Formats: sequence, structure tokens, C-alpha cells
Amino acid sequence: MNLKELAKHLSLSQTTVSRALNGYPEVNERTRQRVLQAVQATGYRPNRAAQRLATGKAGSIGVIMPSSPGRDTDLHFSEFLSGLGEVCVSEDILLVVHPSRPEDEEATFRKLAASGSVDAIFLAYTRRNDTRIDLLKSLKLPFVVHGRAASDGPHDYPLLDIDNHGAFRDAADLLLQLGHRRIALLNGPDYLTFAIARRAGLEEALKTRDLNLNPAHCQEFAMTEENGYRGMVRCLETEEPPTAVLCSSMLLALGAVRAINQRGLKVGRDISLIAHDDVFPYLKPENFTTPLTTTRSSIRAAGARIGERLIDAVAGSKLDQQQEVWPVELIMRASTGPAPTELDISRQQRAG
Amino acid sequence: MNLKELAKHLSLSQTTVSRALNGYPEVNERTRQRVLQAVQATGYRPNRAAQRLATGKAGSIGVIMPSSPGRDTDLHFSEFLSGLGEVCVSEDILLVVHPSRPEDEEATFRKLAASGSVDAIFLAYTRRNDTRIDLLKSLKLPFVVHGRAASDGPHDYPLLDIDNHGAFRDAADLLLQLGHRRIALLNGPDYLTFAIARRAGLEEALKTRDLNLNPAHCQEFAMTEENGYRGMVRCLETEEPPTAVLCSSMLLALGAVRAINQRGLKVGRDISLIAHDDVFPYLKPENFTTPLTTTRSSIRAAGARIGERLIDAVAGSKLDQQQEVWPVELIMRASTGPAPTELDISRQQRAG
DNA sequence: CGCTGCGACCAAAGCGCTTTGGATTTTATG
DNA sequence: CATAAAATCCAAAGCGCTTTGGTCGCAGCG
Repeated sequence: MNLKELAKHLSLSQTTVSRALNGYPEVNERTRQRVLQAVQATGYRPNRAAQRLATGKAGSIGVIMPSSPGRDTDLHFSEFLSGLGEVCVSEDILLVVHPSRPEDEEATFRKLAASGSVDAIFLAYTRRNDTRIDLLKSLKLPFVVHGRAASDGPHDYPLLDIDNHGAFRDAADLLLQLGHRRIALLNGPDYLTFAIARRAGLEEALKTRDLNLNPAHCQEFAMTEENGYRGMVRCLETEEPPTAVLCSSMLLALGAVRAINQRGLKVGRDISLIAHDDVFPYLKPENFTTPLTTTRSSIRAAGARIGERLIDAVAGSKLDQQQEVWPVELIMRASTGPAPTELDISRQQRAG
Repeated sequence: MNLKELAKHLSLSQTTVSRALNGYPEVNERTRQRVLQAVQATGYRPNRAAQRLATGKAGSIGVIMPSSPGRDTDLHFSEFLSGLGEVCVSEDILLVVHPSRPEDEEATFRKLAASGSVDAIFLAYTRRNDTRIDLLKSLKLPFVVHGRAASDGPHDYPLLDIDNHGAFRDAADLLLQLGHRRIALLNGPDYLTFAIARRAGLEEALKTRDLNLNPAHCQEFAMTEENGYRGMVRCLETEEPPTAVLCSSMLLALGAVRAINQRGLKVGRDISLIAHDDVFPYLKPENFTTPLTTTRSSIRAAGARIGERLIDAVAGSKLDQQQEVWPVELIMRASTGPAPTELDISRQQRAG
């Protein structure tokens, strides 16, 4: 069943039927209803490819999924995708996923743009001075960046980010107020801007008390459970182990908690811990044995919002230049407590 | 830059250029080279929508991503997608992701089929007597099912599955040989066929020794860390706690280990544990404090294989009716040991 | 009454590609 | 050397939709 048949069936022209379906005003309301009913009855669906060819719009937005044979699939990605996807579905936009190894990404962008299979793109996992952003600017496609090319300074491209700097500064402030002086950081890879911003946030907070981040207490790597465990073990083995730790993800926190427990220490009493929570439904900070204090921002909500903006950009063709930075909530739970005194610590060492 | 321009530029007809690009034999090798060079030089990319319209093939395969606002995004899904996606990219096929809440799935399938935006579909998370399979059969699209509608009996649709039954039977056998008699099961949701098959595998093994699965030791739910923890706690609180446990996923195992440790018990000595490992790069059984014995089958590899088959089905148009069932490896590590004697157990209870 | 304006509809021209059905040239063959 | 058979190439017809540039009839206006 195609437009032509449907039109013949209704004794109307293709033009009129097409207009009726696409909400153009120059068609009588009564005929529009007839058309709509016929669509219901016949189950007619416009052919997407033809629509695209005729309009020049692809009706789909493209996503580069970072992936390569040995590499990690990112938990955050699928959660983000799910938010993005829901918006797309509700607007009847297709979501085209392009796995691409990081080194091929620029080529993938070019290919997507040239083949016209998508009419908007989104970019994530921004790096310091990300060259991909310049590429996107040079392409004709609308795009929105999740993250920023640098954590400060002005930006001349549409973006959505969370206030990573502020989040970790505030988290660190809280720990400092509780008397902690040695704060460790289990962070994401050091070339990603969110990790850079978080570290900077922590350092800013430390600086207000004339403290510095001990390099041995700052571990930056892929955010896996295993790395969280190893990183925490390494921190605890230093001369002057930290009394508190900031974790850039729930998975890192999971590993860190494992390391802490294994040492016979207790989260929230011997070691305070604050994790960043991207709000994974399957890994909730409140369900930890000691519920975790977190900085929270739903990555899924971010996906949904970026979806909206991309769709607007495509539909309205007005240039989206919005720089949107979301604040991050700090949620208190039981994993943060007053810093142990030196007495506590020596007692603890005797026990351990 | 489009075909027409390219052809004019080369002083050739569109026909010839098109044929040169698509590998048809009736074009001189020298002109083909000229065309290829011009493509390189100009950066020409065929317009996908036009190709689709002309050929009737969408050049893309559709994936339903199970998702709804409150619901979990499945870790397994993104890993699977990544395997599928890599194959698609190498074959220049687009991967269209359709998030859909479970109850809308059938409508989504119909819509996808009618709009012609994909020319093959894949289905996962099969349920007992899955009605969606009948729907797919009635649609004209090629499809491959990941899983089975029932764990036994013949199947008249193309599928790829792993031997869940055999895997958990063998795992249970191992535990029985080590002297364990009370084996618990932390399983996936009881309406999914993989969970049913795994439970049946365990029960079959138990039956050979005239044993039964204690209902209190069989927990079936979404496979989250939290559920693993709670399920394990519940098992350990029973009259006669299990001395071994099978976990249907690494996340469940993570939670179970947490519960076991918290009790002051040791994995592999007091409680033996075997988990099913879908091979997540970020959660490796060998990196656990006590490395876990696992039944292993890469879900990513399954995604890649299904991708191949879907692409073959689209390209070759020969009906894929293959029923492919992969064996599952049983990999021994340190989390399985001989069953503790009654003496061990009473000693352990005195200590706890 | 002649003219304009408007509401409702339509025919036909693309969008950029593939593919059918020749046309033309070159090569093999008796 | 003539002719059949390949080897190359081409013009034009779609694929199913949107959109431009109308037509047609009727109400409103001076």
C-alpha cells in the first residue's frame, strides 16, 4: 500500500492525501478525516526512504558508539542512549547507531554526513581540545555535544554538560568540613574533560585550606569495578593513607568499597566515600551496605534532553547554540562521616 | 556531489558510473579505476535514501531496545549491540535502534516492517511461548532470534542460542562431585527462557543424585548487584543454608560475594560459587578477590554472529532457518572447592 | 458586471539512485 | 572477410514521496 494507491482508493490526488497527512492547512477538514480513516483501515505507512529523498531530511539522528573489539562497552553509553532513544521514538525519528573505534571516528562522521543518512549528530566523551568539535562545525549537520572541550572558557558550539567542577568541589568541601585532610580521587581517564574538571574541582577545594592532592592518591583510569578495587588498595598502601575518597563512578565505588571492606575498615567510619552517580537503575547508591553519599545527575535525562535539542535543530532549522550546564545534586547518605582522629587511626592500624 | 555530477565530470553516463561502483561486470576495468579515483578525489558518497528507494532495500537492520522510563537498561544489551554493530559497520549496514517498552513491542515491529526503514530484525529476551516470534514469522522481514521460545522441542524459526541447560547442568555436576548437596540458584526473571533453561539444568543434575532444589534457595529476579546481595542473604538465613550457589550473571555474583564476605565467610572455602559470564570487559571473573569459576559465553560474539546472519539473509535472500546452539565453556577458578564437612559448618556457625 | 481573493483541489516535476532494454563498438570464429 | 558474440556503454523509466505552480468555482467588493 503506497500513497498512489491510497489516493486512488479515496478518489483524491496524491497531493491532497500527502497534505492531509502532513497537516497542511489547504485541505478541507472533512477530507482530512476521510484520509485519516483510510490510513487506519489500510494500515498505510509512508515509505521512509521516499520521504527522505523528497524532503532531503533523513528523519534520523546519528550516534557514534565508541567501540572496538577489545575495548569496553561503556555502561554510561547505553543509559544515555536509552534516554535519547525514548525521545526519538516519541517524535518518530530513527536512531542510527554507528559503532566506531575512536581512531576512526572522524572518518565515520564524514561518512555519515556525506551519505545523508542522518540529519543530526551527537558527540560524547569530549577530550581536551577535542578536534572532533571543529570537524563537526565544518560539517553541515546540526549537532550537540555532551560535555565540553575544555572545562572553562567560552564555547562556540551547542553543548550540554553537567557541572563536574562544582560537583567535586562541593563534595570535597563537605569532606573538608568533616575534618578530612587526606582525600583520594578515583577518577576516569585523564584525557577526558569530565575527569579533568572533577580533579580541578577537588584541587580547588583543597587549595582553600592550603592543601594539595597527593599524586599517589589520584588514580585515573577506565571506570571499572576492578580499577576501583586496585586503585583503592594502592591508596591504602601509601605512607599516609587517605581518610576519604571521591569516586567518579558507581562502578569505581563498588570496587573501592570492596577494597575497604577487605582491609577490615568500615565505609563512613574509617573511610568516607563520595561517588558520582549517573543514576543506573541496576546500581543504586542507597542499596550499598553503607548507603553512599553521591553527587547525582541522571545521564539518561541528559540523553533525553539532547534528543529534544537535536530534534528541534532538525525541525526548526534554527541554529542551536545553547550552552546548557546542569547543576549536580549532592546527596547525603551514610558513607560520609567525621574524619577519624589520629588516635582512631593508630588503633585501627594496630587492629589491621 | 551526486551521481549525475560525477558522471558528467567523468564524461560517462550515470549508468556506467553506478555499475562501476557496484561491481557489475559489464564495465571496463580501466574506466572502473577512473571512476574509483574520481570518487576518492571528490569525496562522493551515494545518497542512502535514494539507494533505498531505488533498490527497495533499506540497508539497515533494526533492533528493539527494551526500555521504558523506570526500567533497567540492560548491561547485556549494550554488549550485544556492540558485537552486532561492528559487523554492520564493516558491511556498511546501518543499525537502527528502536527503544520500546515491552508492551509496545509488537506495535513497534509492525511499524518498522510497514515503513520499510529496516530490512531485517532481531529479537532477544525470549519468553516462554513467545508470541512475538509468531508475529515476526507473519511479517515479511528476515529475522533471527537470540534465544528460544522454549528450551526444548523443535523450532521452526532462525535462532541463535547458547546451551543454558547444559551449562548449568554441568556446573551443578561439578559442585555435586565436590560433595555439595545444598546448591542455591540466583537466577534471572522466571519468565525468560534462559532462566528457565538454567534452572532446569540445575534440577536435572540434582535429580541424578535424588536431590531437589530447595525453593527457598531459588531466587529469580532482575539481575542486579543488589538483588544478588539480597538473594544471597536470604539463602544464608535459611535453616540449612546452601554450601554452593549458581549465579546467572556476573552482577548477581558481585552481590552474592558481597553478602558472603559480609557474613565473614570465604568464597571457595565456605561457599562455592559458579557464575555465568557473558564476558563484560569491565567485570571480569578472574579479577575477583577469589577468582570465580564460570560458565562462559561471549554475548558480544553472539551479537556479531547474529549480525552476520541477518546481513546474509538480507543480501542473499535465501531463507535463514538455521538453529544454532552454542556450547558453553566451564572455566575453573578458585571459587569452587570441596564441600565443607558438617564439622566445618558447626565450627563456622560458632565463629559467626 | 468585472475583478480580486480565497478555499479546495490537482498534474507534474523533481529528489538521487538502480536497472531495463537497447545501441555501439570490439573481438572471436568459421 | 563477413558475421555472430562479447564487451562497453547509454537513455530513460521508475522507486514513493513532497512540493511547485497551477486550475476551478465561489464569495465579496466597488
